Amino acid sequence: MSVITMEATDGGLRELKKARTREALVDAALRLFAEQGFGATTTEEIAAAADVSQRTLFRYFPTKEDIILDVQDETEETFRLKLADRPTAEHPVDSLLAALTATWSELDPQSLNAHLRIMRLADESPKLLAAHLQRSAVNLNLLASLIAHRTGTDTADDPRPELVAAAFGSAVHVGIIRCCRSGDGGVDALIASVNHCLVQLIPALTEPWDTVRPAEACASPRPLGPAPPADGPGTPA
Amino acid sequence: MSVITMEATDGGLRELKKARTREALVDAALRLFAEQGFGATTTEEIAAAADVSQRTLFRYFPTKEDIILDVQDETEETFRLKLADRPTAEHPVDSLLAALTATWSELDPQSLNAHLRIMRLADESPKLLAAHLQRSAVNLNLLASLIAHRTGTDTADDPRPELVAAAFGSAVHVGIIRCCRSGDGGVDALIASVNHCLVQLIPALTEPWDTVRPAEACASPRPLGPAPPADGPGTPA
DNA sequence: GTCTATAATCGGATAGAC
DNA sequence: GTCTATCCGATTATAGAC
Repeated sequence: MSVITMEATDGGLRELKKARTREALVDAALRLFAEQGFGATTTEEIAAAADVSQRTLFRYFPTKEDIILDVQDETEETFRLKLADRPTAEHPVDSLLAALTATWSELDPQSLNAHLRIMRLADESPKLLAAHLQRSAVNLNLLASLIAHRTGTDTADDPRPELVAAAFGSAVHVGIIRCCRSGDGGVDALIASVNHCLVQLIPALTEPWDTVRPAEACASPRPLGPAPPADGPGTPA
Repeated sequence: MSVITMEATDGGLRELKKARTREALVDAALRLFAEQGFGATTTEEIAAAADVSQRTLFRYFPTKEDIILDVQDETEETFRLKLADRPTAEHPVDSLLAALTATWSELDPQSLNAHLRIMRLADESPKLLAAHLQRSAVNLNLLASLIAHRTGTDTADDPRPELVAAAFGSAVHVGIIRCCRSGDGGVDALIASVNHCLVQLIPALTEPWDTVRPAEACASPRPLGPAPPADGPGTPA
């Protein structure tokens, strides 16, 4: 096999070992954080629970927060790939909505559940929330660049790619937080909450305050409803 | 004098001393961060530069980040007070825009300049950016609660207050970041950048991508232009 | 205010596994 | 020989005792 084939998910016994250690650390962290809270769990405990030294832990992850937040970057990268699949002629807002739908169905429920657990932790630990938001900011920049590139927009004098990315990200974030705070919800509730927030975003900004409640019927130019998938007819959320 | 009179800005020699120490710490931190960067500056250095012990520093500020980010909270509280001054019948988006304008003119330019310096630091220090974003999240929650209260909205089943607050905050943040990254600008450039982003937000979400450039002329239901002050004659939305 | 303790994070020297 | 992990020790943020 070539050097290239053993890069990422592929074989290579050394890489396999690495991936296992990494996963063990993530699992241990997630479990310990849930049991004791984020702040009350030390990196030493996590390392011990994963049967590695503390130093080893820090070679895999630069900070304690990163142990569980890497899954966020992976999800957002998946999202960017889905976005790149959309036709460039499509309005960026529609592309974002379609890409999100595609991302939901691509992710394994295990991952989504991890997100949910992480967000609940972040809602109680300012440090963790801060780290999460900082990563979101980085990913938002990547997203804005991608939108600018797809639309041929010069970001130097046109803030729209950043604005669209930021507003979209905000709405998604609000949806996630609301789901977490409502307590019980599982993955389905999460998706429903986020979709609801995305649908309400533009009406909230553009329509008189009292009449929007019916949720579906809205007279704004682009209703922000679920967009059709790139390839075929899909189940609208 | 009563206990109450010596509370905040009022006299009381003890409080005066406290305020001076506090200011000395903020000034020292801002200067040292600018000289050496946020991460390269230790809390010991800051304390020494302000002629206090490290322990004293931590009595004033719980974390290193808080030394310079307190000004953010003060500004956002001013903003909330300005928002509370608006008529509740006004659409929240208009109230937010008007409150922002009022906040700009209330703040002394010294404060605004501090914000600019802080944001430039945050753009280079992930830790500081994270702390800033976390505070923004807290303030956004306060803002959303205020909007919900003013509009009589039940946040349990209606996400619009959070969505409006988040979208508005995002646009402001994008405006600030863009100003910081464009390098040269002073306070005037900051305000112009933020205003431009606020004007472009709704068109970016609702209008076809290519035709928005003229910046002022836009056909969306609520153009998001600068809103009239609370007392004078205003153009109804 | 000083002194001390805990914990995150980094760097170096070293040794085992492929 | 390269990669990986471990032990040891340094630095710094932050909390507490006095």
